[in-house]
Amino acid sequence: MKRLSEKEETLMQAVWKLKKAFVKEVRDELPDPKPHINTVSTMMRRLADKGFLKFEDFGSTYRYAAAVSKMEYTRKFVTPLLAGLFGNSMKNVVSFFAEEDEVSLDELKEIIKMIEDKSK
Amino acid sequence: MKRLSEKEETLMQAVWKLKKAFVKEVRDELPDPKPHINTVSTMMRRLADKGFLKFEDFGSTYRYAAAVSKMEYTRKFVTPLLAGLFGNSMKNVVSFFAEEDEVSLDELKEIIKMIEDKSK
DNA sequence: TATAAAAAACTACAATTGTAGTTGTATAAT
DNA sequence: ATTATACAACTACAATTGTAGTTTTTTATA
Repeated sequence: MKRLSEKEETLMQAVWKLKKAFVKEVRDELPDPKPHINTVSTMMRRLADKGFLKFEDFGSTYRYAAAVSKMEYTRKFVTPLLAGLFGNSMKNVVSFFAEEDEVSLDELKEIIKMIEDKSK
Repeated sequence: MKRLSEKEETLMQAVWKLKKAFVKEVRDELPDPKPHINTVSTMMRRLADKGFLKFEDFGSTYRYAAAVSKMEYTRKFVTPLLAGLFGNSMKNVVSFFAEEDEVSLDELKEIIKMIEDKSK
């Protein structure tokens, strides 16, 4: 199981959001310009072959659902990607985003508070 | 210009680290199992075509260097990827890593301190 | 109850990415 | 000088990913 391409990831986003969905529903969820519905169908079948999606029979068609959660995906593929870029230090990753103003200091403080509260 | 594949990214990592490098030097920097040197050569030429690498003539060969810095790449492709996964909220991203213990609370505090100091 | 339309599985092909053979050129050892 | 070796550009092909046509099945409508 390897990292998703950009298009595949966009598709998974839709599935993650919809939880269970037919091809058309997934397509409707995609950003414009939407690919042909058969393109979506093919990619979903492949994603299923690769273990990212599962499906149940539904008459002559399938209803799909994620077989890998967004969190699992993030853990397995996104965290290592970031670590690779930032010398295997997630602290460096967060520093970068803080310095780039992608997260504010206030938000960081909120996160700390939220986690401290949770551990009580 | 689009996101790099996993293999391409590994290659760029080596170039980012080496700053300027010939094909062999890049290959030596790659994790095992190392691809064939010609594979590396081909991919670097393509990366140059796509604008990720630049090169200077060096007799009958080229010496390559990154045309896109690691930070630029992160900004352009990795930040949106993360945002996409976490409802366009980088705060959610950092929360996730904090809850997963990828960054500790102490590290978050250090980051805050570091940035507050810097702005003085 | 024919017929049109919609959905999507199946199939086929194009583009991109991964891989390495072939060839040319530079360098080192005899 | 001659030959062997290493490097890597060039070229060719395989695998994967992106795309959509063709066909089948279901559903709605004349």
